[in-house]
Amino acid sequence: MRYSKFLAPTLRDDPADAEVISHKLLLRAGFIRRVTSGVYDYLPMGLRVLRKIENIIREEMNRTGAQELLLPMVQPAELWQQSGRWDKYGSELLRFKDRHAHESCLGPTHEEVICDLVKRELRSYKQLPMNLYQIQSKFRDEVRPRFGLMRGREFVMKDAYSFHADEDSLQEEYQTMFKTYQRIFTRLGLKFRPVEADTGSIGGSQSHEFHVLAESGEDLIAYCTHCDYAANVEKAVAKRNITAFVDAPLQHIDTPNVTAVEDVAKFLGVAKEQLMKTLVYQVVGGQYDGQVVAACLRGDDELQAIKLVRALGADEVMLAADTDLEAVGAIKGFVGPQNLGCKILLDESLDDAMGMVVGSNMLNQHDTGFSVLRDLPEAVFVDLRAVRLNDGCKHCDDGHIEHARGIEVGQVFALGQQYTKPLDVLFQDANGKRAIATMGCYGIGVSRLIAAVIEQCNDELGIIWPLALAPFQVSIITMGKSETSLKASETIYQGLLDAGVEVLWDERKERPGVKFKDAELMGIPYHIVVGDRGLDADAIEIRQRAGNKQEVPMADVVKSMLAILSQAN
RNA sequence: CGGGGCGUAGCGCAGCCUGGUAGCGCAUCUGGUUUGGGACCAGAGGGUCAGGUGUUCGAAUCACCUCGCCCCGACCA
Repeated sequence: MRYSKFLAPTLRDDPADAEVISHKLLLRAGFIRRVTSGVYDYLPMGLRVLRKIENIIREEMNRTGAQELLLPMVQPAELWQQSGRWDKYGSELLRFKDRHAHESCLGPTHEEVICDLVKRELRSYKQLPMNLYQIQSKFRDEVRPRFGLMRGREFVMKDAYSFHADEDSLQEEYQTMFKTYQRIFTRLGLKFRPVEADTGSIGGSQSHEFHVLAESGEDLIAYCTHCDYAANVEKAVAKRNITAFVDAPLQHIDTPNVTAVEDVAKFLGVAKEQLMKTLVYQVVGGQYDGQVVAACLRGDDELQAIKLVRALGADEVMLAADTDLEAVGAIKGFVGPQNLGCKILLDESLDDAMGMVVGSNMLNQHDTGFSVLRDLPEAVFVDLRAVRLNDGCKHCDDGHIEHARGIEVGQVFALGQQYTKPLDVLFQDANGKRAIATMGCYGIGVSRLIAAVIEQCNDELGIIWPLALAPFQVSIITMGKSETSLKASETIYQGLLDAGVEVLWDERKERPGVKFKDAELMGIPYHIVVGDRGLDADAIEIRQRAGNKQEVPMADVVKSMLAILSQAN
């Protein structure tokens, strides 16, 4: 490609509305342009990178035997009603009516559509297992799109769906996909980490997310310093160090206007962990919809709200209003687990707690000497607490918990029969009986990967593409405008093109500095500098974007470049 | 959804407080000089000042409304 005709409009200044480095560089280097909130044009440069990523994913998916297909973006409401997600998915699902007033939506994901297809074509267990995937645009009407390609509303995703005759087969494919994802992200040159994940609105029984480690990541990951354990904080578990408290008789204590955990601890002269705080929530969705529930934690722990939501099978929980508190016999600031007129869940760390301080549900009073086993025999224990830095690892004895920021670029789910059941994906098993298929799904955020790679691969000059992803492998920078250097450049350009190299020839009538800056900004891995000076000395310079340079005779440029490229691959 | 900020040429910004015919840098076009790290000189093109309503002799500027964009938060008695 000759640069003078190529649509790659670079910007000298950072656009004012870009915050993270990948967003700034994608705009400045002329890879993308914003059309509207969370929606972007991919310019030729951006598309080239997108295609490279797609192809790596495609190669790795194909080698596992998965089959590529393409599903529609416009989907009928009926399918979503059948799975129950028409109501559940909320406003991220962009809904509209066609000219016949038929309700439709833009696909944010494709479980419904793929199940609809498979149920019509699947007859026998002999067809299973089967893994179908596509690489396609999705639309999710995000509350807050941000950071360019990192969280867009329209984005490119690889989504795969596997169907199985039984759970064992699903587990096998889950493992295959897990390993395939590791291969893909490794090939993309990323520092990443697979982590245990919440199954979220997709549902299912088991899930891992793949995170690219980066400061700008929107997710927080907890990981063990010693073993392989890593999990999204939404799901992470850990051992907490608990001082054993001495049992004591239950006793009312006046605590006038002392409400906050910190203040109560200080007032009574005890550690915060000796307090048991009771948080009251209003439940939305699920079997406790509209009810009030209480969650108890140690005073120094924080609730991980997602865990409470999962424990209740709810859609979300909201802090209860004062009137809700009164309705269950609680008083703001003095809430405790005793005589509460609602369901109570206790964090696991409280399973044998004694000698605790709790609210008494009476104004200006707390109780000391509370024993969970003695005073709350009906207690139900679940994991509710957010893990903290330096908590002990639950999976090994030597490690402790650290935090890292991550960009979620992939997720694998063992869905089970969550969708196949309501959508009637049936087949005839080996015994001739009708059975419900078991399902897994596996996503990769293809366009988000562009941003994730840049977050990890950049310097003060711009992007540094790994060779496998670069929009062009080589940029020929022609200095000056003498006939000799133009001719020499063209010879090299043709030579490389003939050898199948992706090469951008910067033959613009610009000064050298401009060309260097642009090539560096765009992150092209190798630059061949052709100028009169080098030609006179018969020493053409080959530079690496973020590395060494060498000089080779004009006659050897193409040969040397090819050697460098094949060695780098 | 709540809070904060911002909409003036393709990009980055000034002008607004104190109303009086819209400016700077970069980019673009023409001519010339220059050519191994974002050149220089001369000239030119490009704006319903986000949109609407109002106040006023007169509005980018003041008031109200709408739209768009960015950031932060959406949970701890």
